[in-house]
Amino acid sequence: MPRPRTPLLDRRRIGAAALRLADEQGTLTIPALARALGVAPSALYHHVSGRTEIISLMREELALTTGGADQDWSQPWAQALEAWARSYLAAFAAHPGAVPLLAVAPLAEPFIHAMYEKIAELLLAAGFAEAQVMPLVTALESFILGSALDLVSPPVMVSDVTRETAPHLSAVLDQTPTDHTRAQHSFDTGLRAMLTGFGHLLSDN
Amino acid sequence: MPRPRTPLLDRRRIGAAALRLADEQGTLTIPALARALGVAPSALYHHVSGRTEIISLMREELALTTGGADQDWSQPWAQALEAWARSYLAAFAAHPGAVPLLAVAPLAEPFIHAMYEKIAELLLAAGFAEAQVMPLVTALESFILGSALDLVSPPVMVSDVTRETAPHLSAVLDQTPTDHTRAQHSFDTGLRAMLTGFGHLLSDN
DNA sequence: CCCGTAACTGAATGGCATTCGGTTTCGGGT
DNA sequence: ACCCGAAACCGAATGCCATTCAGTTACGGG
Repeated sequence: MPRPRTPLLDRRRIGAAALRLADEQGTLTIPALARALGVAPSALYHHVSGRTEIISLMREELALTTGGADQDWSQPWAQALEAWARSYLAAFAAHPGAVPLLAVAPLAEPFIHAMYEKIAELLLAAGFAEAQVMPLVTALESFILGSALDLVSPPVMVSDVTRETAPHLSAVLDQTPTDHTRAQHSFDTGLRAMLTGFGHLLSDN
Repeated sequence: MPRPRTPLLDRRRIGAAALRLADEQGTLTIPALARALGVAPSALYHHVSGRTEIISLMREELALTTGGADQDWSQPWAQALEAWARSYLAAFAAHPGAVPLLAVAPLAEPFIHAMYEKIAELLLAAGFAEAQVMPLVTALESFILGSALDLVSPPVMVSDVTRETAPHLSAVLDQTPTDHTRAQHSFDTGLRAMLTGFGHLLSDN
């Protein structure tokens, strides 16, 4: 109960443990997090202001560990953007239990800025207008976030009632996988469509 | 404290009150909801199984009130889909405070099915393959949900630090509005791009 | 007309986020 | 080398919340 010789906590460790815990349990409680860190719940409040900030730390941790530091921004814009989007979704997919928590917590500024700067440079060089860049990136990011939520949502089932009252829907669902490839395939479809559409903004100048 | 002559609660009233409350306060607590309904907290449990189900009722209420019952499915597929997407987002936008709650709660089956059946019919008639329809709809829905979250997220600010270290980002942000039109404009951009991309799936057959 | 059940109340229960006072150790300034 | 303010942790306490349960009365089908 004294001050420990070497600190047991720091923001980085808290974020990492919280992310692991939320991913495994699907929920995040301060007592559970403190237990995982071998510490009393009140100790956490010397490093963070509250639960909300812990969730922000989780998202930072996600950006630091999985976030595409290994991106190749020298590719053609469409391929670079596609690779970025895929690694972004993959980062969420690697922590399914934590997605509902992360979805509603915006990433702190320093982290977005590093990423956005690269993308802005890429798209400006590709010939997009300054006023187009942010809407474009935001739209893509919204799609990624929505897809992450879709990825962890329970699969839609085809009930018998459906088959009677909704013939077209039934036919279409029969051609749709029910496993985890479903969400991935939807993401692929939407991503390609969106990038195609972005390309049209260029030629339409 | 007896049984009232005429019931004070039903699922519909609970959902409506919860939606209103969450929208106004940004949070949903059982005591507050009970107070708004003029009832003791425990009374709610005679109609719903718990808080989670109440959130489902909120989403049903959203679908019932704002949800596009007034859709015109006879238009060309792209326009019909665009109108659907817009009214879907508008429904979320009408209850900003409740969006974070609704985003993580999937809509109950009967409600999705009615909507999906119409869309499936529309897209099949337009010439899309059966295996394409669900990925396409899901992608669009993910984008809508992500955009709804973007709509209620705090705006990104341009700090002084940004201007020094991120010149391209700064230039791009200067051309981006900071008010509520920002998210709307991103949605427009992404929606059009996605629909354009979907169109290419048709001609590429 | 009666009884099983429905609709509500009020008082628990247990959990959680957060705060605060107390204890020991660290480390910068002199 | 020493001292003192601040830092890091613990334990107890607070207040709110979701959920449960026993109790009370009214409804309505047989």
